[in-house]
Order: sequence, then C-alpha cells, then structure tokens
Amino acid sequence: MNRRKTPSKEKILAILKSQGDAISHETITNQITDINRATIYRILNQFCEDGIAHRIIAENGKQFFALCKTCEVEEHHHNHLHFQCNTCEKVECFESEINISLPEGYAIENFNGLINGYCNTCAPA
Amino acid sequence: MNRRKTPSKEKILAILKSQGDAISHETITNQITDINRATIYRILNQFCEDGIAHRIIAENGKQFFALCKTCEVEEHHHNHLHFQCNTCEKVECFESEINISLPEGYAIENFNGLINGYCNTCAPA
DNA sequence: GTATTATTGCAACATAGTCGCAATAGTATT
DNA sequence: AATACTATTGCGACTATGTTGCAATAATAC
Ligand SMILES: [Mn+2]
Ligand SMILES: [Mn+2]
Ligand SMILES: [Zn+2]
Ligand SMILES: [Zn+2]
Repeated sequence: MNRRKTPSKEKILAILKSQGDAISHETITNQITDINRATIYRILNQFCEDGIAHRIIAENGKQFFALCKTCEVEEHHHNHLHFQCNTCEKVECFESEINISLPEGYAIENFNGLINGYCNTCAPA
Repeated sequence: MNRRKTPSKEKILAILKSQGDAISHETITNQITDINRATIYRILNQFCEDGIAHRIIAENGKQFFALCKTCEVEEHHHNHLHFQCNTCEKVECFESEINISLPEGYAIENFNGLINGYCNTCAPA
C-alpha cells in the first residue's frame, strides 16, 4: 500500500509539529473542522504505523499522539515515559529512556508508560 | 461512606485472589453470571479507591485489575511495570519497581506502565 | 489524459465504562 | 427481634471513544 500525500495529512502533521505536547483526537478536531472524524483517526493510525508518530494511552483509555524526535530516524525506541497533568490534562514526552529488563523467554514489542500528576504550572504550592 | 461486606464483593475478591494475573471485567463476567455488569465495575473501582487493588490500562484502553502484594500494607507504591502478552492477552505484574524522576516542580500521583510483547509461553522460537 | 487505487466522508456500528433511580440488604441501635 | 439508616445492587439508559463498510473522490504513475 503506497502512501499518498494529501491536504488532510499535511494539516494534521502540521498540528502535531506545532504542538509541543502529545495531543488527542479531540484537540485536532478543535483546530480543524473540515476533516471527518474517521479520517483523522485513520491518519493518526497511519502515522503510527509508519513510525512518524507514537501513541500514548491515558489513564482513562484515551489516545494521545506525538511526533517523537528520537524516532524519526527509523530506529524506534519508544521506551520513554510520558506525563499527564491531572489538571490541565496535557500530555508530554519525557526525554529519558527507561531501562526495561524482561524475564527469560519474554519479548518486548511495545511500551506505554504514563505518569499522572501535576505539572510545574498546575502543581499545588 | 462506610463499606459493607457483601457476597458480590467477596466473590470478586476471591476471583482476584485465585487469579495470579491481572484480570479484566470480562474475565470476571466469564466466571460469574449472577452479578450485574455495573455492580462489578463499581466494586472494582471501590477496590482501587480502597487500595485493595490497582488498575492497569491496556494498549486498547481496556482496564485490568490486580491485587498488589506490596501494597496491602497501606503504603502504596505502584510504580512497577506490567506486561501484556499480545497472543494470550494475559496481564501480569512485574516485581521490580522502576525509578521515576520528575522535572523540577512536577508531582506524581500515579503511574501506569505496560509492556506489550510475548510471554515465555507464547514467544516465537 | 487515462487508469489505478489510496484516501475520504458518511453513517452505522462496536466496545467499554458510567450514572440515575428505585429496590434490596448490611449494620448499628434500641 | 424489630427498627432505622444508608450502602449496595440491578436495571436501563446513556456517554465516550474509536472502528468499519461502502461509494465517491482524488493522488500518482504511465
Ligand atoms: Mn513520547
Ligand atoms: Mn501491578
Ligand atoms: Zn498542568
Ligand atoms: Zn502469552
């Protein structure tokens, strides 16, 4: 299946780039009204398949997407942590990779790690 | 709000105990037919509130629940990893705690870490 | 320009979990 | 043992998020 370059993809990619954080489908529909719900989902899924973006699962099961800097080079290492603020609900990628060691005979395919708490803006004094 | 001891809670607790792994709502309904869907959800949520069980969010957003050994003593540390096999779909708690360091001004409230891959039974040769 | 087929919009569907409300049943008190 | 209080339950309706089939559209290659 060959990929085609389309306005929809460009727009969504632009939004992902402009945003520092990981964003949800909802955030995208807030900024774009002329692209169909399903299309947005499909494009995001495609970005993940293609290694352009990666998916983070929030505590409530909601999906967030982020372009990952370190993975652009087609060498995927998504074993870094993410952080979601319970107040402002933003999701961000943390730089530091975590070291994952598995029991004998186990194989890793993917990792999803999310810390919930309060960011420096929202943290209570 | 005082908790009451009920047959439903006893049954669900028994299932959680008998199971070594973390289990989903679905797994419970497969073993119990006489407790209402909503009730099961409510009981599981209560267990989490009360620190009896903890919740793991799978890659597909589905919730899993496990009694955590180390947390029974009312000192919660849920910063351990979980593993879900992509084949048999079982979810297990890994013992080793991971070390989480946050940026200045951030506060942690909860952690959900899930590795997806293949367990030693299902791993391809 | 034409053919090929990836992409899109639409609507319907699927799944997981929540919530309001009335009925039921633990628990404490008399 | 009976009573009062209120946590729990079952039921049904609802919400939220994401997926899928299909026909129409449009990107790409020739
Ligand atoms: Mn990331
Ligand atoms: Mn655990
Ligand atoms: Zn915040
Ligand atoms: Zn397995």
